[in-house]
Amino acid sequence: MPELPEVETTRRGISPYVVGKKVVSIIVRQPKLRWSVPESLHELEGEKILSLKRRAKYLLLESSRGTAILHLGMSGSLRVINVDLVPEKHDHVDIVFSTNKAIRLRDPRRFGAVLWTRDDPLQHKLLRHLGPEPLSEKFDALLLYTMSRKRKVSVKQFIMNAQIVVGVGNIYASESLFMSGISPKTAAGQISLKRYEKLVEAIKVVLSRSIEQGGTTLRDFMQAEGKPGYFQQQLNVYGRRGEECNVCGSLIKQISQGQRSSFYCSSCQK
DNA sequence: AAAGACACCTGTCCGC
DNA sequence: TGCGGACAGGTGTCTT
Repeated sequence: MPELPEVETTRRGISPYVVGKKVVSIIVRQPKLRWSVPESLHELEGEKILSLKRRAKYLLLESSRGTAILHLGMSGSLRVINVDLVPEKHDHVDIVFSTNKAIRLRDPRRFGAVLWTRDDPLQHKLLRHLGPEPLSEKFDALLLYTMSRKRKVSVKQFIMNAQIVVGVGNIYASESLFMSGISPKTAAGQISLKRYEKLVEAIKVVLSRSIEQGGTTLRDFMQAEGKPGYFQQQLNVYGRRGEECNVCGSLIKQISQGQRSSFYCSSCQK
C-alpha cells in the first residue's frame, strides 16, 4: 500500500497526537508480522515520544530509552483512535497515550513490522545501507548516472532499489518515468546524464505533489484521520492499461518487470 | 557484485 | 452466479 508519500502523510497526520505525548501501554494482539514484535518494545511504556521521524518508508518514534521502528509493508495503515474503539480483525498493535488516544496499526497482509532499538535507529541493520532520500539534495542526476554505469537492470527496477534511492515504489516509479519520457525497459546503464536530470526532477515533482494531495488511495489507503488520499486522480499511467494516454492518446501498456507491474506509454516513453 | 526468483500473508477482482 | 487463480502500494534472503 504505502509508498513514501503515504508514509509521510501518515507521519504528518499522527504527529500531533504522538510527539511530546507519554506512552502508557502497548497492546500487541498479533505479534507475527514480518518479524515477530519484540518483547523489548514495551520499554517504550512510560516514555515520552521525543520525535516522530521518517527514513525511507520507516517511521521512527524516538524516546530517551530507544526507538520504535514501524514499517507499513504492503497493506499497513496507522490510525489515530480513541482508546475505547473496539479493534477489528487486522488491528495488530496499539500504542496508547496518556491522552486516551492511541495509534492503531492495521495490516491485513502482515508484511509490516514493529521493531525496537536502543541504539541510533539510522544504524539499524535495516536502515544502515539505504540510499538518499529522494526529496533531499543528496539525490541528484549525477548519483543515478554514476551508480548505473555498466548496469543492465532496467531503469524502473533501478530506481525502485532502495540502495540507490529510497521511497520510489511501484506507482511513482511508473509515473516518474512517464513524466520524464523514459521507457521503463531501458537499461539503467544506457541512460545519459541529461536524461537522468529529467528523471530526478520528475521523481521529486511526483513525490512532492502526491504528499501535497495526501497520497494515493487505490484501494484502502487512508490518512491517519480517515480521509483518503487524492493523488490517484493525477495518475497518468499506473493502473491505466488499455486506456488512452493523456498526452498522445495511444493506449497505455502494462508489462511485468521483476514480478511487478509497470505501466507506460510506448509512444511518449523511449 | 549484480540480477533474478522466491518468500511472507490476506483480500479482492477477473475471466471462464 | 460461482469458482479458481491472478494480482496487489514492499523488501529481505537465497541462488545463479
